[in-house]
Formats: sequence, structure tokens, C-alpha cells
Amino acid sequence: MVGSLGVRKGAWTEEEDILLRKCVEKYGEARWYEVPSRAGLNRCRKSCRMRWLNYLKPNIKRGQFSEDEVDLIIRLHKLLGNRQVKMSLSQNYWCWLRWSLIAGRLSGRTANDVKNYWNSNQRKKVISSTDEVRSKPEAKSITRDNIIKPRPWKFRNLFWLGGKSTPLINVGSQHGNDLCKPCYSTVSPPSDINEVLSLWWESSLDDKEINQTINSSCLGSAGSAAAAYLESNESHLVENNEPGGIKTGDVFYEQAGQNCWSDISLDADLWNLINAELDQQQPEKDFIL
DNA sequence: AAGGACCGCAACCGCCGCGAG
DNA sequence: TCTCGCGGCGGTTGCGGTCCT
Repeated sequence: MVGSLGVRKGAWTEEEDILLRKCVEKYGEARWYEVPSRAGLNRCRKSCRMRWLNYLKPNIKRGQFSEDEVDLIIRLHKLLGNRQVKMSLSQNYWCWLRWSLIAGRLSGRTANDVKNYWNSNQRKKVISSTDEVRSKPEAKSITRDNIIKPRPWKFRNLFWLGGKSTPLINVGSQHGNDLCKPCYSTVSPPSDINEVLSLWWESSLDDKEINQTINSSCLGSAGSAAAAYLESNESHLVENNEPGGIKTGDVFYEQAGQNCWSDISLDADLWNLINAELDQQQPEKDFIL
């Protein structure tokens, strides 16, 4: 099928997949508007991006969702819902449910997969499923150490830093390429979703309680502590993937005059600090799925 | 065996945020 | 400040396979 602009539509052929895969392997996941010409594909940029992210990208897990995955989807959907959720003390900041956020916590699953699964399965039976989950006899123990640590969340308004505008740092010199586009970075609160999840697990899926809790203390002292930690270390969370190894979710900082970065999920000091703050708010305990 | 109903999933569409100029 | 273009996302569509009668 060919669209009105002469661009091919419909199912991808094996030849097209090969061309796209080669192109992304050579040039990376960037500049999607250049991909069709680079790959020699008569496809629009969005179609190429979609095909790569949802089908061709390595490590994509296919097949049936496991019980644990379904459980997590149900719980996250219960938490975030198909509605706006107030996520901060600020009256101005609202966050929509993002399928990608749920998918990000399911290793190898894409947002499209999760969305399709939800639309075709769980929408109809979510109520009965959550009841089953809550009464499951062989419940599994989940602790703060074994839940998937969140990737940073992009915040438009950094209300929790007193409304500072998003800082911009240039790490172009990191790549040995002066023409490199600077990394846009921000001090997004890495603790948000962990704290929300903790509150959510503990609130036993009670909508009223969840909303009250989120509204009142989602970005409490743990978020503030994380912000202070990042500020005191003059570090920032990186939001855009960049060539040369620095990628979304890395913490960028200076040490002994050198620019450095590391994966936020590997920053033990930060996570210890956040968990310590959480522990002060509530006694340590396992969360039961 | 045939055909209609149903379902799952890949793909498309339209909108929005954001940076660049 | 405005416009444009790109990346990204969620909602929706439609094709193809499977099930049911």
C-alpha cells in the first residue's frame, strides 16, 4: 500500500526490516527523519521508529505476559489510571498515565505491547483480576531492593527546586566531538515513582487512600533529599541519549575537574539516602504482591 | 467444510512538547 | 514572540489468524 505522499504503508517486509536494522545499527537510534533516506526505505520517519521500537529492537520480549507482569500492569494501571493523577504539591503539575512508564518496569516489553494487552484483555476483567491478586495464596515478597528502580521522569516544572528553570549542561567535550549537540539535563526527582510505589503497595490498592497519600506527600522528604544530594554533588540526571556512552538516566557530574557520568540506578549513595528518608517516614517492611 | 464472529497485534493517525531559527 | 519541524505518546484502526456454529 502506498499513501498519498507516495510513502509505503502497511505491513513491513523482511527486506525492509533488514534495511532498517542495518541503518539503526550503523547510525544509532537518532535522527529518525534521516532514517528513511539513509536506509533506502520508502517509509515515513514515524513508521521506521515504530517498527524499530516495537519489533526490531534487540531484547524485546515477545509472547504471553507472565503472571507477575500482568500483576504489575494491573497495579500500575490501578495507581495511575486512565486519568490525570496529581503527582505533586504544586497545583500546576499534572501527570498523565504513560504506557511507556509501565513498560519501563517490565523488562523487554514495549509500551505498545502493554497498551495492546490492556486494551484487549485487562480492561474487561481488571476488577476481578485485582481481587484474585489480593487473595493469591502464594504471595511473593517484594522489597525495595528487588523492585525495578525507576528511570528518571521528565518534569516540566521543577517545583520541588523552588521553580528553577531546567539547567542545561554541555557535555559535548565528553564525546571527543566539539560539534556534538549538548545534553539537556535536569535534576528530575528519581525517588518519585519509588515513593509512589511504596505508598501504593502499602495502601492495599485503596483508591481513596492512594489519592490522599499522593496528594499529600508524594514528593516529601525523599524527593527533597534526592534533590539536595544531586545539587550538593553538582550532578544532574541526563534525559537525552548522547553518543559516546552517556545516556538517558545517567547522572552527570564533575569529579577532580573531570566530567563523569554513571547510571542513576547504580548510584548506591543516592538510593541509600532515598531509602533512609523513606524509612523515617514509615517502618521498614516487605511489600506483599 | 464453510463462513461469520471474535481476538490479538502491528501499524497508523493526530496531537503535544520542545528546541531551533 | 512566533513558527516550524522532530520526537514521542496514546487512541484507534484494520488485517490476519483462530474459534465457533
